[in-house]
Amino acid sequence: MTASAQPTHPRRSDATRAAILRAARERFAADGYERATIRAIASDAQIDPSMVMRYYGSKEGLFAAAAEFDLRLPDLAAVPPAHLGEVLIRHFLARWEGDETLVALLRAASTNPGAAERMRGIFVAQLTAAVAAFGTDPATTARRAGLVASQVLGLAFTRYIVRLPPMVDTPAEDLVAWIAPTLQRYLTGTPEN
Amino acid sequence: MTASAQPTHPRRSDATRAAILRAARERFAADGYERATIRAIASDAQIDPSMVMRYYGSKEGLFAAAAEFDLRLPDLAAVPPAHLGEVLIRHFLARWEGDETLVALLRAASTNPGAAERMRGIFVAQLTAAVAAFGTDPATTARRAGLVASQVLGLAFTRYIVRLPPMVDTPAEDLVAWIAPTLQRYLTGTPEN
DNA sequence: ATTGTGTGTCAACAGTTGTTGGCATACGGT
DNA sequence: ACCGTATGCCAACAACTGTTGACACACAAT
Repeated sequence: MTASAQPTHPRRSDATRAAILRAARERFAADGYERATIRAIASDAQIDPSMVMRYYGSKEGLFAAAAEFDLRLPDLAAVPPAHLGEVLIRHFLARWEGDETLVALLRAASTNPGAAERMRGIFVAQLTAAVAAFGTDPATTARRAGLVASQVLGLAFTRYIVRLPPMVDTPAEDLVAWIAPTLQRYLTGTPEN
Repeated sequence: MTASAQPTHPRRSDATRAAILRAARERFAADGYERATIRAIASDAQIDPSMVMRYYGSKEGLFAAAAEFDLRLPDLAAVPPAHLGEVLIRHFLARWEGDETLVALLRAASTNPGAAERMRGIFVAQLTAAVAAFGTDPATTARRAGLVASQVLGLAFTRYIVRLPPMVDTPAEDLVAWIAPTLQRYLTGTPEN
């Protein structure tokens, strides 16, 4: 959907489009889907609400554009098998500290069915593919990916959404040390060990 | 806040109050705070919207009453130390399969600051107290409780809110087997082992 | 200079929301 | 039988929502 086929002549309104998108991400991240109003977003971007409609069609369209998101998972086949957990948790923390897109998606996924659908797509497709890439038993791949998602999203939920004090205060490095072994076991271990 | 001091004479409207509360929990759980309208809740309870206001004051008041929630954590001091993780995850799964209160609270906590505050209270106070009860190093108690919350809430989020297929399809017994060791390590282990 | 298209503002719409006050009725105590 | 109060419904308000159409201006091409 994003224009990339033809090198479309740069439009004069590109700056406006970008401002809208930036404001939308901020508002969706801070307030969630329903509380983030088009009027507030337009006000942040210092333009008229009707511009949002012209460039993105509807509020859903705007959200779809603002929540475009790629986990950018590294190729796990190239990672030493013993460090899979650490590489993964480090990647996730780095990926969304400073990028509020995932927070926006996370908040919206709780109440907006479309956002939940998108979140499923991202984590099922991208994470499952990454887990499959380093070659576990295909029968358990989906379940391993799901377990990783549960811990990783639980971290994001408690640290960025609910803001549980212990999870906010703990330095990222300590979180890596605690959570890496969990992911490692979900990826390469068995329930028993 | 719940009437328990005086054995208040049973009011004729108790059935209505209960119906409102039941409908509210369902709607908040299914739709989240902002999409659950008072009109819809009243319609489910087969009464007039104005009754909701009379008995619960406001939408926030209704939510506060509907999201009253106790984790009912068992006394961890009475649990064999080696089974702490298993007991905990089993308790959580049993506690909220079939009780939609926590799902309502979870959904609402994403967008409603008051709900997030309440969720913090529940998990910080109740979980931290339970973890402290079996006597770990007080300096690490809060962090251990936070880590447990991150995994447990991540499970709830992926299984009941986003409904990630692998997490929905996995039987509860398998989830216990996979997640119990994680909680066990968060409670009694160190980052390294 | 004139045309056409892209960019922007303004005002208004129709629907929904939480919330309120008035009014009818049924109940419980006397 | 009477009266006060609790219970319930109805209609309406004011605010806010996403969305739309008409209109003004600026730019690029001819």
